[in-house]
Amino acid sequence: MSQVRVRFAPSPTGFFHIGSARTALFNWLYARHTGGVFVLRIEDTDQARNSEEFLNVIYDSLNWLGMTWDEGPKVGGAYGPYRQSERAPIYKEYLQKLLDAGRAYEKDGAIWFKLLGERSEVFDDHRKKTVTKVANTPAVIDDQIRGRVERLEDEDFVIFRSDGNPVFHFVNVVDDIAMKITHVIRGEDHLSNTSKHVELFKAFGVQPPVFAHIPLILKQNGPGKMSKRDQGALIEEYQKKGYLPEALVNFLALLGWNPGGDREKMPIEEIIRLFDLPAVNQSNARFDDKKLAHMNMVYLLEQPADRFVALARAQLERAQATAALAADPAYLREVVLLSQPKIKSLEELAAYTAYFFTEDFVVDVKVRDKVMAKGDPKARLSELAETLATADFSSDTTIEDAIKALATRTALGFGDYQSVGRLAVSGTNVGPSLTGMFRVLGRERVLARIAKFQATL
RNA sequence: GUCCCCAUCGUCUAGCCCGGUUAGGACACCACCCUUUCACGGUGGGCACCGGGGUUCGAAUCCCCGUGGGGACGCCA
Repeated sequence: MSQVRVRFAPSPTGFFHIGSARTALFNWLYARHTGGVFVLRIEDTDQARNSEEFLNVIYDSLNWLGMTWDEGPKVGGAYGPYRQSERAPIYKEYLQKLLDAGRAYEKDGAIWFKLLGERSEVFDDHRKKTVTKVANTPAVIDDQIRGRVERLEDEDFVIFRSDGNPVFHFVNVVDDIAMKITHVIRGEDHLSNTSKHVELFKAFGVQPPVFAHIPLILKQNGPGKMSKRDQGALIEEYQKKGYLPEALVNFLALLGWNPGGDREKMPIEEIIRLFDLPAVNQSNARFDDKKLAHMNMVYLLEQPADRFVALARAQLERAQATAALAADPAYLREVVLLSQPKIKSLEELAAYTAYFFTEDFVVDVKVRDKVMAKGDPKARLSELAETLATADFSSDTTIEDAIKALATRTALGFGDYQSVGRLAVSGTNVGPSLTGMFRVLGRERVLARIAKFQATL
């Protein structure tokens, strides 16, 4: 059997939608799974402004997600050009074939595709106009996910607008023929269009490719499919929030597909190995940002130190955490690694670590009131300061041992020192391990902060 | 309105093709445990086969009809 050739054909709108990302992903996975070719084709028949910039959104998003294309813009290939705006001669040539075969005609300045069969005028109630129906036979769509689908195409349709530009249905089919596409994997919203495409393939005397119409992603609240305006619909949102692309890819792969059994978190090689078209679900999937966030956290937790630090730094730059970025890199690294096991997303990192980089941190009054209302925190703080003044700060455990020894002496618990100590040093009641925090901040800063806090009591 | 697709916990889903399960997992939720705060983690819990008819000894699984959800009906892609 000949090599699988699939294509992802976005139009440069300036946004990269999560649904597009998943369509791209399924195509890419199928290509990688079968050892086939993944083609990127730009459907820019509309003369969009800032075209270059919009194209970069597509390239950047695909690259970020790790989906490299084998043929397409930038990398070339034997069936180029890969931008439809540069393929006009090819469309003219194919149009001529239709004209020669008597399968296209001009009307109202546009060129229409001509269906075969008996014609009759019918008034369409819904569209409030008279249309010409053609007694055609139903088109058969061979779909890897839906099975055999029949749909009757019974009206001629425009293939070239009166402004001379070809329309989507036409260019789509022509390019799939010209680029020798074997499998068309796209959203289910195209299933109804497919009868038009099948008619065109037939008119060109070409066997249609195998179709695979994947389920749509529905918005998490309210009716309908996800659209650009919905929360979480754009890939750039995840980039801005510091999501890991591999987590997003893993999540997206599971939206409408799964390998059977209980497997969820999988390395991409595993997903490629297991992915197949017939295993794709037929029903639409509702987007769930909580599950995505969880997947992202799981990936974040297992990142090696160097990568985590790099990701953290990039996120701090996006968050414009200037104090953190101005700090000594070695110090920043320690702070960030201290936080890694604790945070659920990179997005919260800047706020989570802010007090490490300024003496001017905010003291949470609610926490303060709560902590100061219990026992004798002032005394505990004095004892803690005294102990820390001479404690061995070389490691978390030596600090821990010192505080534990103090607690033993006063017949109290570690917790009695922790809550007030944390409050004095960080202004809050949440954060990384107390001893780790002390160690990274260093004795001088810790003692100074405690003294400063004591002065406010 | 016409046509097309779909239907298991709140959500993503396994199981369905090849009828017999205490209908499994994950996220979310609740409780408890762990614990040095907060998280992570662990244990447990509540939560589903859309409805009605068939077929069958037996239906989540096969068939039909409803209902519900989604999509397409452009000189957009």
